[in-house]
Amino acid sequence: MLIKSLKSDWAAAAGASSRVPLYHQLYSSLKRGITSGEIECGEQMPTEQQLSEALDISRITAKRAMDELANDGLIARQRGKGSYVTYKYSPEPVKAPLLGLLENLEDMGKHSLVKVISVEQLMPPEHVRLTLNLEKNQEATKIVRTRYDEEGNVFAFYVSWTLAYLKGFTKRKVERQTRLSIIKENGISISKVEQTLGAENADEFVANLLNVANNAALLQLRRQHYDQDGNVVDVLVGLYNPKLFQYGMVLDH
Amino acid sequence: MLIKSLKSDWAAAAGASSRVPLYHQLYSSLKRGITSGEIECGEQMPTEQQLSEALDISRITAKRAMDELANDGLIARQRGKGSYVTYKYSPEPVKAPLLGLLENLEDMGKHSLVKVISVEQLMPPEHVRLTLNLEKNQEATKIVRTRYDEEGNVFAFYVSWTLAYLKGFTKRKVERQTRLSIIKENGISISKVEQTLGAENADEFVANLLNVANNAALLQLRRQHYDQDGNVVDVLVGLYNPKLFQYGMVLDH
DNA sequence: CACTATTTGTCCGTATGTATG
DNA sequence: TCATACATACGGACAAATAGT
Repeated sequence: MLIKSLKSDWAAAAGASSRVPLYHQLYSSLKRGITSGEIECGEQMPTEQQLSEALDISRITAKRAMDELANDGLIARQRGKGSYVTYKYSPEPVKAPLLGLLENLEDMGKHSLVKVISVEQLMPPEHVRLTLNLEKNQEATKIVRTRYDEEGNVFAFYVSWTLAYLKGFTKRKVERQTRLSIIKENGISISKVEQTLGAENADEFVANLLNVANNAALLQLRRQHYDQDGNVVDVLVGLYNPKLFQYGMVLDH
Repeated sequence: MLIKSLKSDWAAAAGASSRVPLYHQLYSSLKRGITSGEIECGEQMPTEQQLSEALDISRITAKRAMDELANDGLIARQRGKGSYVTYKYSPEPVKAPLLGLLENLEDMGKHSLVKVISVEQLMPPEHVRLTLNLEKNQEATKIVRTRYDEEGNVFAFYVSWTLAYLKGFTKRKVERQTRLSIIKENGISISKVEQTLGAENADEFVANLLNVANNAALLQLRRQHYDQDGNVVDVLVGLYNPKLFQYGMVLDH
């Protein structure tokens, strides 16, 4: 049953931050269920009564959550009949390009869009400072951004630190071209890229941006760009929603 | 200045979900700055006054956010003096000891040990049945095992399903050789291996085995082995503790 | 020693939002 | 729909600790 899977999502969300209004927590949980395809198009939603009993909330709270879903056009409500999902889920996750060549990295940029949250010159935290080989009071360019597909689903969150003498990292440019190409415009040719794939729990901030449950498992990508002399010119941490983006590869024999 | 980076963070968070209380949004932003190491241990936090003016909120709201940080033990507050970060950021608790080149899967087997939990002939769940191209009542070989290093640290958990006509999957053999070599002993030559890397939260069972917190983020590996005719003969899901194992790779030019 | 500026702690009153029965 | 209770957010006011002049 749907209610069952909702309950666990509910418990997790409630435990994590009880400060979000109940009706909005429920709205988020249901919305996630619909947009992730767990509740299919045409399927009947739980009734206000069911929600109210299953989650131990008042019927009005359940109603408000459902009303907001209807307002978003995700469900259609009909008195005496019930609420039905109208949102059509398209299942194909964005697959990462096959790995192995630098050029493939740039491919991804062509199939998705970037929203820049901030571009700043700042003193980096110590661990970044050390890998970039900077002095104590030197600054670097910090870029925070998200990546989303054609339908507006945000599937990635990035924080990157780049050596400050590399210019041209304006908000507008970063949204239009890859960071790699901006680095090249500075006359730097990248000789090597090192990547590590791991996993990380979503904190509140990232969970909000990626529209996933608090503490959800995210695919973590750490990447370092090296110039011709072997110096690190750029470090990046990317977090991906694994339901929308996974790293795929084929090993031939 | 710290305030500067906070402001952009602030604008993004506010836009994302305006239903989260102001003080809690601020709390999250500040917490993120501290736990990510951007504000270092011992450093002075912005004063309530500064926050209130910079973000255009009341001092009480700023105060509440700071109080919650103090309550979490992330900062220490002192009247007349200010608030200071007490949280000590440890950059990378454990570097992954096993950096696997994607190409050589079998290498891993040489530097670690396997403990087999179970080997059974069972009816697979539907999604496995479909990828293995089996009929409704056909069985397959299910193998559950963990992998640990020389010091006994369990860093991986595997569940695999193999076509039943492949023989030789005894508990003892699986612990001593790779599954790939056992498949080869059956006269099958693997033409292709497809892999996908994602992430998944640890359930109670896996959390216990891998000795991580419940719900911890794990690196998820899905792998399919194809024979010469292009049939899938084996599907595997592996879960890795990202503090002990990450996937590393180098992209050359 | 007072005097002052800074910064946090505490309290009040008010308005709005949230959640219940 | 109404009444009730609690949380959030604001502005203002004052007290108390700290540090410097």
